[in-house]
Amino acid sequence: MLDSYDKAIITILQKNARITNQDLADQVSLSAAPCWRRVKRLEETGVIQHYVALLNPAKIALNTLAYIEVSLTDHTEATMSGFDEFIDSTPEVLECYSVSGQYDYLLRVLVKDNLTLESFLMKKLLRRNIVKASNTFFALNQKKYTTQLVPQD
Amino acid sequence: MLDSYDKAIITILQKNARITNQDLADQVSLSAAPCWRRVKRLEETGVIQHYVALLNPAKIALNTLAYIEVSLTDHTEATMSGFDEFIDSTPEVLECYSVSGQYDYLLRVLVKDNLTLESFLMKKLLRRNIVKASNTFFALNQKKYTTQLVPQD
DNA sequence: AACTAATAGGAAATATTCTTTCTAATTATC
DNA sequence: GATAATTAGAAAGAATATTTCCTATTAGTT
Repeated sequence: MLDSYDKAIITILQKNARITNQDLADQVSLSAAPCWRRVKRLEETGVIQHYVALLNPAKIALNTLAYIEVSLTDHTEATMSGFDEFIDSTPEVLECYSVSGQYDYLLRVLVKDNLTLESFLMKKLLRRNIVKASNTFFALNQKKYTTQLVPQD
Repeated sequence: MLDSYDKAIITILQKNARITNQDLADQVSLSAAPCWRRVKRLEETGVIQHYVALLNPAKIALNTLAYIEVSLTDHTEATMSGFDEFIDSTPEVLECYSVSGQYDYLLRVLVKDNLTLESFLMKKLLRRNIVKASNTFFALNQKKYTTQLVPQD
């Protein structure tokens, strides 16, 4: 499905989404036109979902990253959709997964500071009586963070 | 530090890093030149770290996402740097945090399938006798994933 | 293997966008 | 309220994206 040109292209675009088409073409040893067509095709087929700017959280006063495991009080429609609505509408929750194991969900939460995390937990999450149990771990240090995916096959 | 123009600019660039400068300028109600200068300043001051293409993992045969909690056998220099080297050199590990709580680290790992995760664990991680204990939870469903940060203050 | 069809690459022209420069306006400071 | 510093805007020039047309390569069929 993806040949070696495509793989080279997505490897580079995952590092620099704003590279010029000519530079990209040079790096993958194609001329500009076919390189451009391949990028368009990768976009159209959904391999490339979108292009984003990644910010430095500390520079916008977001210094506390935490993972929060959560179990719901029950699994009725009302509880589930209330939780969904909470997740969707809360910008502090960057990621949410339903997970195997003891808890129902794992949340990745980024807030200003530890105090803000406490009030996030108490006011926004636990006060809804949607959550039966939760467990928070703070990310003390980010050792690695990348969005770079390496294609398989 | 960031005024409302800057906030508007980063909000938009976090959604679409490849918007044209003129379109961006229109959306934030500036003319092209000052908008462009603000973007450059946001890049130079490190608020914008870089621009990346985000891929659809399923489209490149990456279907199993797991979080793995890990504790090291000890905290000697050799063990720590061996672990660092493993994290850095392993593309399946997208994120790694040192965390509070029962374990030392939390890893976000993306691989082809469950079988591949098992062999990742057994061959790459546990065989190094660097890890004392680990606990894996599979992400059964991704309910939310965003890189969009909302500036505080 | 030769023919054909389909797919993909390349050169070059055109359209669009970026980037700089210069000037005017706004904001902050004393 | 005057002055300095900062920021916005218009417009020209430079760079880049995108299309078009043509050629080459690949894949499938007989």
